Amino acid sequence: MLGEVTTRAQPQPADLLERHGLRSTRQRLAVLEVLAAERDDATAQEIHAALAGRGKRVGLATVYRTLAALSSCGAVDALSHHPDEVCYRLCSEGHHHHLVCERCHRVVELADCDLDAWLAERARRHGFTVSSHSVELTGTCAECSAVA
Amino acid sequence: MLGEVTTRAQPQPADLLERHGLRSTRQRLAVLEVLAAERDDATAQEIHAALAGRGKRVGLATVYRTLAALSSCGAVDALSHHPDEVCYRLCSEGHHHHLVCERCHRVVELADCDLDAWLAERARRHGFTVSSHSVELTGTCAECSAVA
DNA sequence: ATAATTGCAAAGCGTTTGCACCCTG
DNA sequence: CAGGGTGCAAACGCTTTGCAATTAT
Repeated sequence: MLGEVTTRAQPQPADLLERHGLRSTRQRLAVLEVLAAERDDATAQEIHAALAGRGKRVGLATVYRTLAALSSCGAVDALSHHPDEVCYRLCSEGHHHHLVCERCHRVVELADCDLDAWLAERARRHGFTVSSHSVELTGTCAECSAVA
Repeated sequence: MLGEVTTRAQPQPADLLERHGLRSTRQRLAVLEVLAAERDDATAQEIHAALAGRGKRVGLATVYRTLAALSSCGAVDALSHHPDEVCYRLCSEGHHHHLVCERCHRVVELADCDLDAWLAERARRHGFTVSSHSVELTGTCAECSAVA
């Protein structure tokens, strides 16, 4: 858990839930707790395992339902770095992209995306009106490059 | 999605297979034929259905195996516009990105990506060495915008 | 109180695999 | 004619759902 000092100023779990009209339950708080402690991203299964590891007994179905609820209201980001796995992550507020290390799977946020103009222009040439975009960078992080 | 009979200037199926060291079989040629006729992208299941529609009897497993083989050798692109579905598409050669219409699912290729320098620079600030990137634009195409 | 939330286990889904048979090179 | 390719059906792994019990507000 060392490296980037990207302190993610996250709101208190309880607030996060209430703000989105979700009841504050032991299970949901536990899931948010795990997400907050996770440096990178995690799948529902991984979160479920992490909960078990912390002695928190939460049904797998509940983890799925919680993540679905949280991501549908934008409280957490659902990433799809891998072809057939959805990963979840508690991200910073604004629009941003991710840098993913292909070796250790570390995820780093790239703040401030200034690509909008560029993208809009290219899309316009094809008659498209862009509503959203995603950029994903895959590579090797400093640590992994060092180990080489 | 399937059904369009718009042919794109693609290399001959047989050549494409041979060039990648894959045996030319009735099934593989049929899959490539469907991909070539497809304006947008298609899932393995859709391709299987399209084959059935054309009277070509090809096992679903074979479709999956064929698409896996073709995409692993770069003959076709595997796109993941949707969270839990992999779509395949016969794309042009070079590095490029896609514009996807969120209404009709039309896919348009954006040729010539000149983002490398920009991306590499941003990644470098985080100690990353970028090996690849993907950009995906979602929006509304001209036709769908018109229908409003 | 009472509607939302949870747990469990069963059901779903798309995808993969084992294996005998078939066909290309 | 040898080894890759195919079909079928069973196996899989992840995710979702039905339903009764539980819990937040």
